[in-house]
Amino acid sequence: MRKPCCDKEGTNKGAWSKQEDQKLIDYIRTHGEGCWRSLPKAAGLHRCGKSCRLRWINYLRPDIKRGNFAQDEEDLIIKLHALLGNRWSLIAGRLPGRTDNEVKNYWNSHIRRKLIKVGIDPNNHKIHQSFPRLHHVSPGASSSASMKNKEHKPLKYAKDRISADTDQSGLEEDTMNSSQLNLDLTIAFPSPVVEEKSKSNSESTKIRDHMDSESAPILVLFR
DNA sequence: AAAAGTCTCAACCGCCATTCC
DNA sequence: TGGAATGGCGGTTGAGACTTT
Repeated sequence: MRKPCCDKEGTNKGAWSKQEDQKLIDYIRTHGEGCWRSLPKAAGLHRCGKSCRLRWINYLRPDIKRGNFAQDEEDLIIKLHALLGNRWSLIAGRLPGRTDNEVKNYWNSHIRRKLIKVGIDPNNHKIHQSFPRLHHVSPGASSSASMKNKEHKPLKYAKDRISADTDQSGLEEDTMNSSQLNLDLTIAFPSPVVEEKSKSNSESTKIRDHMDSESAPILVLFR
């Protein structure tokens, strides 16, 4: 039987206070990111290590970019999702200053809805037959990983917001113009030597298989 | 003005992969 | 070599904010 990741008793949960944030920041500034397990005790925090790690990565890190997503970021998320599915950490890795959690939240609360609104199934990026056709976004890309998604709640409340959003969604145009974004979507695989050593690493294999497949979405997405 | 409905996002949970011993 | 410890990830939840009625 596996032990819980931390002692549930005596640890704080829920929202972080300013004091806790400051302790974590101070500790990491002094000692750097290290063993998350032992960090809380060393930093004087009554939190589990996982919680500290999450707070730091998703909120306190100095290089985090907060605020609304730019249109080019949104376009990139859509394209990467078509390619990679719900691999939020990989997608976030292509968006400087964005975290996987942020990307995931933004996808679930904004982009999914937009795609549905314009008649695209967000799970597989294919045109939904009963919806009016949108122009450019390619239906050709599919992702097995994304198929695991459950359907979200139906939307009523945000109907006005949707139309406002989609009016300027940019889905019909390529607006990739930010010099800050890493728009090189080439996926680097390990060198043969390294790969040989890490056969258990299925990630690169999976992606390569996907790319090798007949319907490799990159061909469709990047005409 | 207030209640009800809905959305957003920070945080948690549990699983899996990797590392350590 | 195998089990325990740890890190990392994706899915889910819930409190608070916001909008509608």
